[in-house]
Amino acid sequence: MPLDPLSSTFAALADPTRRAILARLALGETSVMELAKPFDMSLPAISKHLKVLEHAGLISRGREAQWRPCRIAPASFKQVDGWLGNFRRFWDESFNRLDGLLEEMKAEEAAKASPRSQRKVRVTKEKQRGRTRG
Amino acid sequence: MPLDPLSSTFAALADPTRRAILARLALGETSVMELAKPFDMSLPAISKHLKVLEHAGLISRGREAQWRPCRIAPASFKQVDGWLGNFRRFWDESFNRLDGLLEEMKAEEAAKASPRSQRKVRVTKEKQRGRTRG
DNA sequence: AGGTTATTTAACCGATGAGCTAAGTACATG
DNA sequence: CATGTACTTAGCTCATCGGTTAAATAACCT
Repeated sequence: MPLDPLSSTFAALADPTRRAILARLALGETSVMELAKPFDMSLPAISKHLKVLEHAGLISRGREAQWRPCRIAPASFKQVDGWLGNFRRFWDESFNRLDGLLEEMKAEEAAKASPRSQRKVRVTKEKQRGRTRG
Repeated sequence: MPLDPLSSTFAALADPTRRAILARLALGETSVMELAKPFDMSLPAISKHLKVLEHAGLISRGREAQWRPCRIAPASFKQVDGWLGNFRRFWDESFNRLDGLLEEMKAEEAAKASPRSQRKVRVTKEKQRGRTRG
């Protein structure tokens, strides 16, 4: 039973070896041998990790003679970022300011549209903002 | 043997039930019973999931009489976002533009400082995100 | 063809993870 | 104190995961 894409992506990211591999690939495409070097681990183990990363959509692999160069694949990263976005307001102060601004603008717009505006209290969370980030 | 924080956080996020719980908590603090309702699963199973989420730093729990209200805890989300930031340039176009701009500026700065300067690393470490929501 | 290099597959092992049921704990109230 | 409500812990099962070694595949190079 295959997991949903987001689950397999998160599962792939849950291993420090695999994250280290991704960090290396962020510097540029490279071979399996090269990727394996920093690790005190057999080659098949690395091969398995790469399979997991590929299946999670975090890397893609080409073919050049006997090498299988690996590189970062953006899609799954983007998907993770998108999911994380649902929670950004919980920690990102500048996001909160933007969110507040958008809400204000929306409220004004609504007020203009219908003078007898009944405000729906869909205000998400606490209103404490006034902090400034450094 | 405890995993590093990022690993346990990603591992916690790799389960769809747990992500659904987090999505529910994004709407506001609530009890275990309330959280369990949508799932066709025993209460102990939910309890375990919550333990995993708490240990991963994704939620925190209070005590009110016999209830243990759960709420989102920002820190681990932020850490995941931070890690993801190392790869943002691979998919975020506006980030790329900003990145390019910063590099240009840096290059100019360097050129001014020492005419024969060698440039080496990219500037991915900055907390810049050219995100536009909508 | 035969050998070297790069990488994967197969078969196995111990540990962890997600689910269950049954029993235990903590608090509230009749 | 007894009962009910809200949860957690204990103990089990079964599947998956991360690692191993040994063997297989694939492409290049005499």
